[in-house]
Amino acid sequence: MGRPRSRAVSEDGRTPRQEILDAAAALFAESGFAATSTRAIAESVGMRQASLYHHFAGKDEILLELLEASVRPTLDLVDAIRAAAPDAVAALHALVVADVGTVLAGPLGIAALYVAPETQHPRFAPFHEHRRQLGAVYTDLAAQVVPPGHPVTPEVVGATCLHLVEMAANLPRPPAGAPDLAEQIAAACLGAAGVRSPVAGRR
Amino acid sequence: MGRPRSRAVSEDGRTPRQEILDAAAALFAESGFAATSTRAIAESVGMRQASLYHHFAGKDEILLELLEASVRPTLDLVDAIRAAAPDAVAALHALVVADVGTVLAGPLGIAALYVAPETQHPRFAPFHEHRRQLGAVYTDLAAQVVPPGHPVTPEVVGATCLHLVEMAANLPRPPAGAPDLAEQIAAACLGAAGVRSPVAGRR
DNA sequence: ATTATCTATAGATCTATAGATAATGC
DNA sequence: ATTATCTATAGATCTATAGATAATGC
Repeated sequence: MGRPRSRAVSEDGRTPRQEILDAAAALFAESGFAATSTRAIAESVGMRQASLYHHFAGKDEILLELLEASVRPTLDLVDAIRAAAPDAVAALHALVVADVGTVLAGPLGIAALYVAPETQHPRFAPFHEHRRQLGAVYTDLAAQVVPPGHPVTPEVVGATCLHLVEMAANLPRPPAGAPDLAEQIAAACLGAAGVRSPVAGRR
Repeated sequence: MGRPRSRAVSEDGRTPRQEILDAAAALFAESGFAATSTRAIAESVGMRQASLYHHFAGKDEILLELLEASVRPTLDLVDAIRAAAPDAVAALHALVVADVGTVLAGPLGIAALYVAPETQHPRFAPFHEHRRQLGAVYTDLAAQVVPPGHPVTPEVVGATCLHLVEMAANLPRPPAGAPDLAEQIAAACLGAAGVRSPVAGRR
């Protein structure tokens, strides 16, 4: 219902709101937030610029929703992962693997915006609070895992895990035969934490 | 010489060009490149917006120069570091420490722009080529260091080093008594590479 | 004469709002 | 009647250029 769009609706079942989010994610990832105009987003969806405002209060709200959607799923998994893992090493490994999966499943390149100056503005505070919580989980697991005398503090290990996961989309895809990227990142995180064993999650 | 500025010149010996670079770096790091106007840069320096164009062809040129200045110093050190290090482990450790030093010495927050979508534009290609070269050095050292059977490929280790160093400004500053940040990052990189020994560079 | 700055401005945006219109649903 | 869109536009930018001006140096 409602007046038809200038360009035909794709009708793959997505709501207009979701179409806008998808289009915006691709453009933000390619050009950055400030450099992407509302007009560009609308055109990509097939509607006129002003029509965006029926679905979102403004450009900020679009980005905030994208950011939150990219960190929430992992946060929701934390308790289940901790409960299922036999020890902290396995939990850290499983969390990294799950988190990489979330990052790679979402729009690629969005994670690069997490640390971009544009998103440090207070209006994105709800996202940063959730990201901080995820970082705290990593740090907490790291504290249980880092052996005595290891020169890297749990805080730095936690931040390292967070960053490495977020950079997953920028890392080289492993050649056939090598462990998949999520496994490699998990092994890198455990290595940074001072844990030697090639993967505790393998049974 | 030349007409005086509207606001008095600070005169601490910096050239106007350098004053502009410093001011722009702070603003880019705080708000991002696209969101920082030439007017804001000029005001921060104490001159009028149009006067910037006497020193730079445009905003792009300012950012390009900042990016290049942040990766060149490390690249220039590579040969000396490799020559001085007794083995690849020591070389990797020393390179990370030097690189973190460069990042922390420059304007904080600039490194967050390295992976920002805004800087992926072809006009910044010269910078990305240099960054790629530095990444190749990390990968090369990683290839000499990663033990057989380690689940992380040298390519991923190399990219990990690059990213961790660039994130140095975002990592928590170690409390008194803990190893300093550069040492911690180097240890994390070696750990990711599968090298156990708590620091080969210590003698 | 040369230089670094200034003032003024053209032209191109860009965001968000106001109000009209073309559908469907009751 | 409700909804999702449209057209039109106000107001606020922002970048880069043109040309004037106030210094110093010869």
